Amino acid sequence: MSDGGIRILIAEDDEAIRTGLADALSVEGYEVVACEDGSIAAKAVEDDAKRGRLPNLCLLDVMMPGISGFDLCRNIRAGHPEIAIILLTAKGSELDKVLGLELGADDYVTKPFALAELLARIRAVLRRSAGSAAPARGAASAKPFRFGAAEVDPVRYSVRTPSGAEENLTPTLLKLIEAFIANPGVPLSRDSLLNAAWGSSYYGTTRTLDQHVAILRKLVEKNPASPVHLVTRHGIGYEYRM
Amino acid sequence: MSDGGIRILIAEDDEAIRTGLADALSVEGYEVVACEDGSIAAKAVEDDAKRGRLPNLCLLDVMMPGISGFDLCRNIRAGHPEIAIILLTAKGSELDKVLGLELGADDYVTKPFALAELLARIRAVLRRSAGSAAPARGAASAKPFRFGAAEVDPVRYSVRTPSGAEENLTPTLLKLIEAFIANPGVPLSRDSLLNAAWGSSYYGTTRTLDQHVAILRKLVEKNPASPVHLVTRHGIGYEYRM
DNA sequence: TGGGATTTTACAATCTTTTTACAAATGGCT
DNA sequence: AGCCATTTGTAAAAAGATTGTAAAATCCCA
Repeated sequence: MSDGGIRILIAEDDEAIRTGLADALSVEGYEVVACEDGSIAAKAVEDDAKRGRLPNLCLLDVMMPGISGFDLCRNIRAGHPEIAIILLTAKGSELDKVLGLELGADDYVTKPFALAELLARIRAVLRRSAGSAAPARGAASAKPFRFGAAEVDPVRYSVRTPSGAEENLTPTLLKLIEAFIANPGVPLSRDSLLNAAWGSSYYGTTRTLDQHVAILRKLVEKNPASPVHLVTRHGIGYEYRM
Repeated sequence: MSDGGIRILIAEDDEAIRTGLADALSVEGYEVVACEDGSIAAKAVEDDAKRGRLPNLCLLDVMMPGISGFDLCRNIRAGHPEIAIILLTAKGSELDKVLGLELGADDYVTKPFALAELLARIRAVLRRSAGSAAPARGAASAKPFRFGAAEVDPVRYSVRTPSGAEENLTPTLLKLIEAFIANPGVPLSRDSLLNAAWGSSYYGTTRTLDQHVAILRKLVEKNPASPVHLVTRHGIGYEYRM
């Protein structure tokens, strides 16, 4: 289960380039893991895998002492085909290999590169997984479901309220709904709800959640003033009851 | 069709690319025939024809000594219209020719390309040609259709606006319209709209899309300032409503 | 080189999310 | 029961992020 953020792993032995990239990508809002050689990167990927927080994309320098970017690319592809890969390569024979062998990298950039170009390619590679003209919310199987006294359509980001009105859902509200629907009949702590809907690196206050629950109640309760489905468990958290 | 397997013919003179492609496609489970120039490829197709095992799809490099991919494409289309064709081309004038001439290729990919993208396009092309014998070619649904408060004529690349004026559509706008019309009532993410209208290897920013939506609104909304048909879903994307 | 199409830029406008502030409710305690 | 500290409800303000769009810059073909 990933956070909201996009995670990028860098494997690059040249420190100047590595830290430069890391800084630039952080500024762009990506979560960055920078590794100074291939084996460290390989290890980082495996560690991340165990914690279920795989990088979304890896930037691999082709020329590195020890495990090369080529090998790393193959390894990562073999074990985690869902991770996107961009190779950083010098012009010349190195580039030929990239083009010829096509190791399964999604793209490559030849050094020296302009930062703007790399950023553009990163965006493009990350975008490809979105598929063409598919609903914003993947999973065509995401069928509408009942939530409290309302009907939620996750593909359309909409809810039919008990009064029959059709209202739009914001992304945050939908995530919150999904957190509740996954655990009916169980009181959920504010922390775990924040974690589920906002991600583990959320630093806001807990009142944010209360506010959103209030909004949700207005949408899915017949009588929001005395909630039946989104119940307060004083001192514990909130509980969803079908 | 023939056996169970899908048969792909490659015509590409660069050995590195040819064998790389052949390997990659084999791994994907396709049956591959790799040819190093146009005349060998032409011969291979004819031999296959005699044995009743035509390729389902041909990947043709445009720049080849001897018979070019252009000629090959025309020949194959003439003799075996059921074979799908994807052209491999460099950017620039080569690409212009592909777009301009009525070669009848099902798709094209500009070199250098990412393997992932080519595979995606292969799947898409095969899906289309397998789907129905209906000619999914160029002018698929050539009939004018209603879009928002306007009437779009895809053949003439024109739109009759709500005010009754006849305006020209650019290719980009038309593709965007088609992406919307395929998913009414569902919010589409900026990413998937970019993929649909600009292609998956587009490196521009997402604001380009916003700009085009604004242009579209001026064409198809009665009151572009408060759109009814091309609706913004804040934080999600855009949604087309009939 | 000219003219349209496309893309980027920059700033304003809009919408969502978060925080704040205070009222109300709860539950432990005597 | 009554008191009090704590927790929760919620309107409204503030902060933050996203989107609208005109205008400038760039691209691209004829």
